[in-house]
Amino acid sequence: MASGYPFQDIEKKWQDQWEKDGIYHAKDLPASEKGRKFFGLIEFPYPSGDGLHVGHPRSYTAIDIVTRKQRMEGKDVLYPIGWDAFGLPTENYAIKNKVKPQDATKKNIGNFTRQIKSIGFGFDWSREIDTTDPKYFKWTQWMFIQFFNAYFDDVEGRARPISQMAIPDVVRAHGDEAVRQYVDSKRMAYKAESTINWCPRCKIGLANEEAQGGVCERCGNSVEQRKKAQWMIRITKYADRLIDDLSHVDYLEKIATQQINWIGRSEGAYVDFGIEGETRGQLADIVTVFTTRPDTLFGATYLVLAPEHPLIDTWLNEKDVHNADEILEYRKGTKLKSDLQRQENKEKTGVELKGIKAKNPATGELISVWAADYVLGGYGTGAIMAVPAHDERDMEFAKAFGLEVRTVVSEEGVAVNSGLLDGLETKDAKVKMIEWLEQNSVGQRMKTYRLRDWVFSRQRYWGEPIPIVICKTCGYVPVPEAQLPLELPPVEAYEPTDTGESPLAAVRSWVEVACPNCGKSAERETDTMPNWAGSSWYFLRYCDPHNDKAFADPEKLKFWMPVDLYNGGMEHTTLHLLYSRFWYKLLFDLNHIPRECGNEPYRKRRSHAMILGEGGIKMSKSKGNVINPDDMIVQYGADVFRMYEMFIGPYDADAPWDTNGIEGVKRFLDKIWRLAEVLSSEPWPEGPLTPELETLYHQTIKKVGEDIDAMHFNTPISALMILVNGLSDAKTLPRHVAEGVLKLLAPFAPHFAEELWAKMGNTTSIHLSAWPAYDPAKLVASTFELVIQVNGKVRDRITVSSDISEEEVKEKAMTSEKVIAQLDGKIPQKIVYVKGRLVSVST
RNA sequence: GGACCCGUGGCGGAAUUGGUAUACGCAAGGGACUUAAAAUCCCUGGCCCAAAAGGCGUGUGGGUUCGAUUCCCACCGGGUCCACCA
Repeated sequence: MASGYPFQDIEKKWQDQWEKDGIYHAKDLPASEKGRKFFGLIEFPYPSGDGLHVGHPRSYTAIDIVTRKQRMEGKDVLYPIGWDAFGLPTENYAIKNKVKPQDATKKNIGNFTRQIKSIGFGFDWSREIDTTDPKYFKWTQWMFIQFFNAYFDDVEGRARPISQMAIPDVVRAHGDEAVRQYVDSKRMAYKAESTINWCPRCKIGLANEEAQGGVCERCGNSVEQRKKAQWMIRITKYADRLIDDLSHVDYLEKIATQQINWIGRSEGAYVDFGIEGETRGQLADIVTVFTTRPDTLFGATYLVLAPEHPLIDTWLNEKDVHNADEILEYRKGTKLKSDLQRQENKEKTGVELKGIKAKNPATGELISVWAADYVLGGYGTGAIMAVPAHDERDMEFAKAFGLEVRTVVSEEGVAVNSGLLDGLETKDAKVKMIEWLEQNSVGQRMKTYRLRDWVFSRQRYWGEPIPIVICKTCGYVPVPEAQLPLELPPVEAYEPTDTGESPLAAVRSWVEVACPNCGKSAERETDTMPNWAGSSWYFLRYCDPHNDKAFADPEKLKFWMPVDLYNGGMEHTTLHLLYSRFWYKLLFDLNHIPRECGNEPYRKRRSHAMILGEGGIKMSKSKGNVINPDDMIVQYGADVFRMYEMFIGPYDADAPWDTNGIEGVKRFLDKIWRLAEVLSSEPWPEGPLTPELETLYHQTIKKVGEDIDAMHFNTPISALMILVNGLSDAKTLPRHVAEGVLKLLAPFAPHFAEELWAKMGNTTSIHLSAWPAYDPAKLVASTFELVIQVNGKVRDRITVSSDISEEEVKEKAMTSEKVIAQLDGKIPQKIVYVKGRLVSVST
C-alpha cells in the first residue's frame, strides 16, 4: 500500500514543468504599474566549495513563501538569484589545489545551482547574475570610476561630479600640480596613505568593518596596524544620512540600532589649546581636542595626545621636549601592542611630554601634556582634554600619575567652579560654553563619528581590478569606459605576498600600459576591490541583468526599485548592508538612479537566525554534526525539508536541528496524501462542512495569510495541521475547500500542492491561482465556551450562543452551581464580562 | 563597562498583545490492527493528592489589576552586538 507521498516521482517533474512554462519569470512593466510589483530579495550566496548549508534554504524558503503568496495575490513578483563569487576562500582553494579561481568558481556555481534547483524555489533563473562575470564587473568598475570622478558638496550635502567643483584661487595660484592634488584630495574614491588593519595570515588589508574587535573577520587572527597607500571611499560624508534615513525604512529594530551604533555619531565641540614651551614661551602650535562635554572645560587639568599624534613629531624634531628618549620608548611599546592586548589590559600607561604646556582657554592655566595609548589616534582629533572628576578613564590616569582632580559639576548636575557656567544645568552649560568658545575663536560646535572611510583596496588576485592607471605625468587616470571591463590577466601564481603587494604586480605585461591621457608609459593599479563591491549593487542589476549599454535601464529601475523585502544575516549589518545603502545613495546623488526609486534601496529588512546542530551547538565539520541538504532531499524530498525548516521554530530565533522533528512534518504531508487518495478513489463526498469546520476553515485562511505577512512561518503550519486534523473527520467536503487547503499549502510545499491540484483536474499551475479569501462573517462560531471565573480562577465553562447578551451571561454565571458553591453566600462586588470569552465574578 | 534581546512541560515551541497557560509537533506510556515488524489508528499526559474536590504552577521576589506568560520595580541566569569612542 502506498502510504506516503512519492516525492521522487513528483518533485523533479514539476521543477522541469515550471521552468518550461516560465511561471516564475518576472515581467518588466511600465513604471506606472509600480503598484503591482513585488521585489523579494535574499542575499545572493557565495558559492563556496562546501556546498549549500541547511541555513541557506531557511531564508530562501521564507522569502519563497512570501513571494509565492504575493504572486497568488496577483503581484508581478521578482525573486532573483545570483552569485557573489569573488573572494578569498575560492582563491585559497585555487592556490591549494593548483586550479584557476575561474574554474573553481564555475564548478562551485554548478554545484550550488543543482542544489538550489532541487529545493524548488520560485527563483527567476533568467535573471541569474555572477559578480565575477566580466559583463557584470564591467559595471562595478564603471561605478568606481563614477565615484573617482565625484566629490562631496558640503553645502548641498550630496556627491556631485568633480568637474563641477570650484577650485579655490589660492590653490590655482600654485599651478597645475597643486590643482591636481587638491582635486585628488576631494574625490569620493581616493588613494591615501593610511593606517590599515593588516591580517598577516590572509595577507590582506581589511576595512574596519572586517576587523571588528581587532581580529580578522575571515580567519580570526588578530590584525596588525600597517601604513599603506590604499584606495578609500568617502563613506564618512554619508554618516548623517545613513543614520537619519533609517527612519524612513522598515528595518528590524536591532538592525537599525546596530548601524547607528557602528556609525557612532557624537555631538560636542572642538576646543583649541595653545601650546607653550617651558623654555621658549608661546609656540605656534595648537592642539585641538574633541569633547562631548564642553561644559567641563573648567575641570580640564591636563591634556592627553595619542602616542602617534603628529604634533609630537614636531616637538621631537624641534627639541621642544626634554625627555625624547622616554617618549620614543613609549611609542615603540604602543606599536607592539595589538588591539587585543590593549583591550585585555586596561591599566593606564603614558608619559608626560616634559617641557610642553597647554593653556586651558577657559581658565588660562598652564596644564601638563601627556602621551597615552588610552587615547586613540583614529578617533576625534586624536587628543583629549582630561577631566578626571567627570570621566572614569581620566580619573584612573590621574590617580596613576598623581594629577589634579577638580570637580566642576555637582551631583545634582549643576555647574560649579566654572565661572560663567556656574548654576547652569549640564544641557544649558554645554550650549553656553560652545557659544563662548565660538565667540572667542577657541573652539566650535562639532559632530564626530566612529565610522571611518571605507578601505577599498585588497592585495589579492580574485577580485575586480581597480580600473585606474597611474601616470607620472597625469596622476591617477581612470581606464576609459570603452576599455571596460578591465579583466584579470592569467597568472602563474596567485599567492599573496608578505610585502603587501598584489599578485597582479608581478604580471608586468599587464601592469605596463600606455597612459590613456598622454600616451606615455604608465602602470596599472594592481590592487583589487573587496568582495563587498559587487554585492553593493547587485539588486540593481537584477532589474535589467542583460543590459550591455548601462548597468540597468532607468525605466526598469523605476518599476522595480526599491526592494520590497530584503532578508539577510545579522553579520552583514555593518558590512554589506551598510555599504550597499551607501553605494546606492552615491549613485542616487550622481543621478544614475531615478528619483522615483527613492533614496533607500531596501524598504524592509529582516533577518534570519541560525540552524544549529542537534543538541544546540553550532554545526561544524570538526564536530561532525553538519546536516547536508542533499541528504535530506534524497530522504524526505524538498517539500518536507522546506516545511520542516519553517516549522523548526520562530524565523528570527536560532533553532537546533531535530531529525525526529522532520519526521513529524513528513507524517503531516503523508496524511494529506492518503486523504487525497481516498477522496479521489470514491465519488467525491460533495456537501457542506459542519459549522465548526466552516469556521475553522475561514479562521485558518486568515491566520495563514497574516502569519506569512508577518514572517511567522511556524504558526501557519500548526494552523494547517489543526485544519487538516479537523477535515480528516469530515463526512462531506466541498471541492472548493479541498482546493483552498492546497492553495494555503502551496507556498510551503509547492510540488506537493501542485501535484494534488493537478490530480483534481486543474490544468494551470496552482502557483498562478488566486490566494483564497476568507469570509469575515464566518470567522465567529455560532456558539462559544463561556469561561466563568470567581476571584480570578476558572470555576466553570458552559457553551452559550455567540449572540448572548451581557445580562444573560451574568445571569448564567450567578446560577452556575459551581459559582454558587464558591461564593458560599458572599455577594459579588464586581462582575466583568469579556465579550465572547469569559465572565469574571469577584467578591 | 554600555546597548539590545531572552528565561513557559522530557524537547522544539503556542497563547487573539491584559482574558481558559502548555495549541501544534517531537519524544514517552498504554491499547487496536499484524504470526511479527514497519506503517497507520485510538487513548493518556505540568506538579501535589489513591481518585474526586481542592491546592500549586510561565527563572526568583514584590507591585498594579476583577484578572498578569503579557505591564511596572528589584534580583538571578543565558544570549547577541559594541567597547579605553573622549
